[in-house]
Amino acid sequence: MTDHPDYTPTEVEAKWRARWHAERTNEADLDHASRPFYNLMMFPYPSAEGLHVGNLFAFTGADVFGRFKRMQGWNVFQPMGFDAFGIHSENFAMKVGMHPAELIPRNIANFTRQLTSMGGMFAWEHVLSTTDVSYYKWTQWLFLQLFKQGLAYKKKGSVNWCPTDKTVLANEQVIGGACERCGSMVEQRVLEQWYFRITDYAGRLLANLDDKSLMDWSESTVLAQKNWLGRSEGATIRFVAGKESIAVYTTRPDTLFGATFLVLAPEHPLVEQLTTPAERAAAEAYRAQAAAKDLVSRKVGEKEKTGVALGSTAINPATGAPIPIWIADYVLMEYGTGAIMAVPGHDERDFDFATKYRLPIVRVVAREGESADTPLAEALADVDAGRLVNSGEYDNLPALEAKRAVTRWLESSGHGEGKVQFRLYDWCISRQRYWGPPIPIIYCDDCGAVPVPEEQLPVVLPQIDDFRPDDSGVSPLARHAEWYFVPCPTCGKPGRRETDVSDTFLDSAWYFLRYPSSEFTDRPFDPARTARWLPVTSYIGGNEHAVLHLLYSRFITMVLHDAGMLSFEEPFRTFRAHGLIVKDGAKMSKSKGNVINPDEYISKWGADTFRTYLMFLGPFQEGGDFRDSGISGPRRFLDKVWELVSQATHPDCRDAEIRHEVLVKWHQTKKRVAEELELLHYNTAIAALMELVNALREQNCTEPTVVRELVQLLAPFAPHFAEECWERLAGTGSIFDARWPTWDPTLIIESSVTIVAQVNGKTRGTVAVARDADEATVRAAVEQLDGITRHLEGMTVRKVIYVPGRLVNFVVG
RNA sequence: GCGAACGUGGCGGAAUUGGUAUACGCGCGAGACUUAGGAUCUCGUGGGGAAACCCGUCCGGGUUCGAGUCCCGGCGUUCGCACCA
Repeated sequence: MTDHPDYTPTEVEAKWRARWHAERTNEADLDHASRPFYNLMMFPYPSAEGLHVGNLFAFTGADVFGRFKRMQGWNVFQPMGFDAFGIHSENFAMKVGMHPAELIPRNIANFTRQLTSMGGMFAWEHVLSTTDVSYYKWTQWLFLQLFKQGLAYKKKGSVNWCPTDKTVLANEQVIGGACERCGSMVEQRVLEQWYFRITDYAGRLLANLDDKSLMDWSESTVLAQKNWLGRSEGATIRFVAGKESIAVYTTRPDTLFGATFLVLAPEHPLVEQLTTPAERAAAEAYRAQAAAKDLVSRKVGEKEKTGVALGSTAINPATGAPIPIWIADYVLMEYGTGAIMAVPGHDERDFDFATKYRLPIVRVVAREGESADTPLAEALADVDAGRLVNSGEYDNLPALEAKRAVTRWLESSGHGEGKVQFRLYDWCISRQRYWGPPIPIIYCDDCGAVPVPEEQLPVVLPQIDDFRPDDSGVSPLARHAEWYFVPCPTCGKPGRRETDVSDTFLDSAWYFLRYPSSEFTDRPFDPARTARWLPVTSYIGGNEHAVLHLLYSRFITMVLHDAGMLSFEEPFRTFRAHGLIVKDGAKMSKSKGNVINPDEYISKWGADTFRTYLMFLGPFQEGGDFRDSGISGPRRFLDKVWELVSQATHPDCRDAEIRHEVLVKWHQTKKRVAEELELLHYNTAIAALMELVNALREQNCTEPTVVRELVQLLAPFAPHFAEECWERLAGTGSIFDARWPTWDPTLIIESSVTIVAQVNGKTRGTVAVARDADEATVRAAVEQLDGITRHLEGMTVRKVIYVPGRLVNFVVG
């Protein structure tokens, strides 16, 4: 670290943090702002480890943007909060033998300290935690709104169950079929769970993604959402099997003539009726085996397919032929109808299955040069591949056309109909856990599932010392008799509370609505506040939430819009995904021991240096590589600026005239930094500032006007530092209330330009000419160059390419 | 397997519409000031060559006066999704 500039970050940063707090610099006037700008970043889960660099990188990037927008004259509202419910907290609490209700406030206090020390422009008076009763009361209210609209319903669903820990596991906690914590094999359990009908909104959720007037999002995020929604077009086809009718969904109705067997998911409701007595035992055994598998390995494609025949047959409506019915766990109950028509000739999975169990494989599509009889060595699955064969009247039609033709026939003959299918499934919000908002439902023997009346909210999560889940599969809340047994709100007879809590994703699906209205206790979000501040102007966050969090937030917003409570249906006007930080080329992880503790860096280098380094180490939207050795660069840079500021406050600092080169660089930098900040190109914005500083030092320029504006451009990155410099340079008020410097477009143009001289495209020299020199002048200057004359000697110039202001290229032969 | 992004010095990374490749920073080398320096300042820093020049943006082709950038074919890395019919 440097000795001679007396810049001591600790003092400067403490001073300005105190000043901001005292003068309420970071608060926005939520009721009167004329140019509201809602700058949102993804609120963190307050872990016991504290903020990691990844958080800090993301928050700094978003903070830089918010500060920049404020300096441009926007009224920026930049809130922060904590996503503190969930399995993660609960597991950690169990591990350290504490109660989450005790642990979380500690963690939040630590996070708050860290977020303050990084110098974020947070509107702390609107801080929220999803675990506060004043917050989750409204999460429960939200559930009731969905319930009222018929968008919340109960059905049986499978969960991963660890028999040792006696708890439900998320899919990510199951590693290779075993519990990530104790290693015992995970089982599947079927429980009644609450679901939200997000699938009703699939079409809108998809369509809006392409509507630029509603949402301007990172391309990668839009794509991830589209893939998740997974729209496909095909047909539902009904196969008759004795008294039963089996519906299947297919994207390839054109291959109907090639359907040589049907496959149902093992848990399909018709399995029982379709099993012949001879096959009963085998079918039962197979179902039991499939049911015992954990959800993860059931779904992760195992190469070897298995299944059993049920003994009965169905009629292929196109050929009239009877085809056997099988069950196999490669068919999933959750997708489509839970049953497929198997076309082994044109589907890879069906091909594998048919090969293994010696089922007939029929070719119904032929490519150029193939005939109806050409044997298939593998499935030919490409729709665009060719024309139909072995398909009666559809022979010779291109497959794509046949798809429409067969669908029309299905509809006219009553065997099926065209169908748009989404991959998206309904959102299961039940968690058989303790640490979450209780789902506000009361069960009554007479009235069924009764919603808790809104005026009785909140359903407070009771303090239970032993919050560990037990073997019963019901939440520990059921053991708290006083809480559990309540009268039915409808009839008054004894009832029981729902003991599941809701998914953490529900907490975070509406937090952005709460922030501006966080002080209202009688409403989740105030209409006037909401009208002024929403939808969110800018949202910056990680792509790990590209799908679930962002999709759920959009869904909830749409539901509230449809209920007439919000005027908009898309919550985030712009969304930008930031990149990931790695350390010395490798992902950071506890096991590798390369996790960075930001506190150490902040106390050693100062928050401003650390922020500047984080923003400089790579493109914000791509992330970058954290290296200890790199931090000294930004620190030296701040020291140099500090020195310039010291010089610019001396009585004789004024330059009689600012040199032209400096003038141009100065105005170019103002323009460039503003443009780069707008695009979140922070690393290049900082590089531009470094260039300006280098130029000022080379030219011995200490002109206060220039230095003051330099400090302004730097302010979003190094806020405490900039405030201090601003004060020393006699700026009034906070630097963040001073307007962003403007540039003079006539001054960003240099008076002379460098022309590249080429022969056959190879650079042979350069020459500086006046910017407005005409072609003849430029050519004459270029022809004087040694490198050019040497290469033109004895050659015939066939052509001269002249690009004004750039180059002259002689094409010779 | 499918989808997407990317591949540039010793390292992190820059390069408007195709127009001086390597900005900015780290590191490294030499020098200055110093009792000292892991501080600071100055100069240098892609490879080869005395020079003229030649070679250089993962590899191989192509388009063009000119390609890091565009097209085709490989190889590699990373990130999503993953038996979705």
